[in-house]
Amino acid sequence: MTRLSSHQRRVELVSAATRVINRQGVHAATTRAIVAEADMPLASFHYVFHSRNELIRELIASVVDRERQVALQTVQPGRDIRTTVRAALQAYFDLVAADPPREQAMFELTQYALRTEGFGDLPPAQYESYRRAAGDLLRAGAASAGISWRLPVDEVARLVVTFTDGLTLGWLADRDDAAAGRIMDVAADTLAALAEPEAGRA
Amino acid sequence: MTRLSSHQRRVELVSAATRVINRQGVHAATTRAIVAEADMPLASFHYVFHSRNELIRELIASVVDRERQVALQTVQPGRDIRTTVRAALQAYFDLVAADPPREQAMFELTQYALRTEGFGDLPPAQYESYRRAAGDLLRAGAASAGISWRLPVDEVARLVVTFTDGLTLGWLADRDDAAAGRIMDVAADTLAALAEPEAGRA
DNA sequence: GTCTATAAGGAGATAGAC
DNA sequence: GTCTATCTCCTTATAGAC
Repeated sequence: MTRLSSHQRRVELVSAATRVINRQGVHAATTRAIVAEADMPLASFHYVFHSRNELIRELIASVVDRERQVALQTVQPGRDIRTTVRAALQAYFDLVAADPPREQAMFELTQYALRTEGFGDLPPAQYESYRRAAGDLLRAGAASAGISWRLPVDEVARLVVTFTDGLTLGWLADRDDAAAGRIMDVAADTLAALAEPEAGRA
Repeated sequence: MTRLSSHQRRVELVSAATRVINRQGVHAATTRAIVAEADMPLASFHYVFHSRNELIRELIASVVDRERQVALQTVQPGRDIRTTVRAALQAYFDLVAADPPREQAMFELTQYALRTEGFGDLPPAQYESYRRAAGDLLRAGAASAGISWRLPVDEVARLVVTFTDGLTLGWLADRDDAAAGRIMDVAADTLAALAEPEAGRA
């Protein structure tokens, strides 16, 4: 590796670590595995990161950001809210099914943070970020379907994340696509029942 | 340690490992930490277990069994189904809140199994067990409230597990009791909406 | 700035004395 | 049957040559 800026090395190591974690889990992401993935000597790691945990911390932030961006464009305009919600859930689920270890890694990172001294601020931020993404979708869906939510959007967003988390965990455990579909049906019904025709309160 | 049967040693080691995992997580349950907790010499471990993973495998089975038994007696007879369901969810939640690391460990064990060669059979069995416990509660609740479920009980049970998993993960991340309560309210409404007054199909 | 070589410690597993 | 002592490997982190 010739002449990379410190910042660029950090980015590449985080990216390499993310690939390792997605494939093999958090515990497999040793400094050695990370530098091998990045094709760097081991010492480069500690040249730009103070410790392994410093990288993991940066990684969680970057990965959560990407997770939010991914959850975009699933709202198709002009349909009724039940159909819109069901389609968005399916779009999310398809992402999970396309790369199950990656989604599992998101859970592992949360739990790693919960167990790690000094990482206590990360899980709340991670879930706040998920809810924000869900909230954006709910607002877009409401606008496109011409409804408003009978509960505060933040509260509906929390319900969405509850559904998707439970759905994902259950599916990761047994890979039952049909059962996941039925859960999404009920989830869509439940969420649609929280909508009302026009303007009530946003 | 003087004169314990092989079987008894296995039981004690599994029990010690469970305590370590509940307190500090799966990755902290090294053979050394486990034998220290059990107050045994290290060699005793490999005398009764072929490997660390053999113990973890036995541990997951035993822990899931206990989780099912714990979920009992939360059904109070004679109330309407919405109240019954809400109370059962609260009882579950209170267990989680009473010992958060223990509940986190259940997720960690699932994910450890998902990442471990030869452990692929455990997560489906674990979730099947959860659904069976939920199904038992749903049947008892239906009988006591004089309703029947409009969907197959197995399907409603999967929905319950989806709710409790999502609820638990979200709460572990941000410890927001009030928000968890609101999720349980919606979950109870959703489940109650799946009930019908008398005999339809069980 | 970069990397080789190594320190220092923790892991699972086992040999062999009692 | 039980346990001390040890083997071998892998970990994070660093010292110091280039």
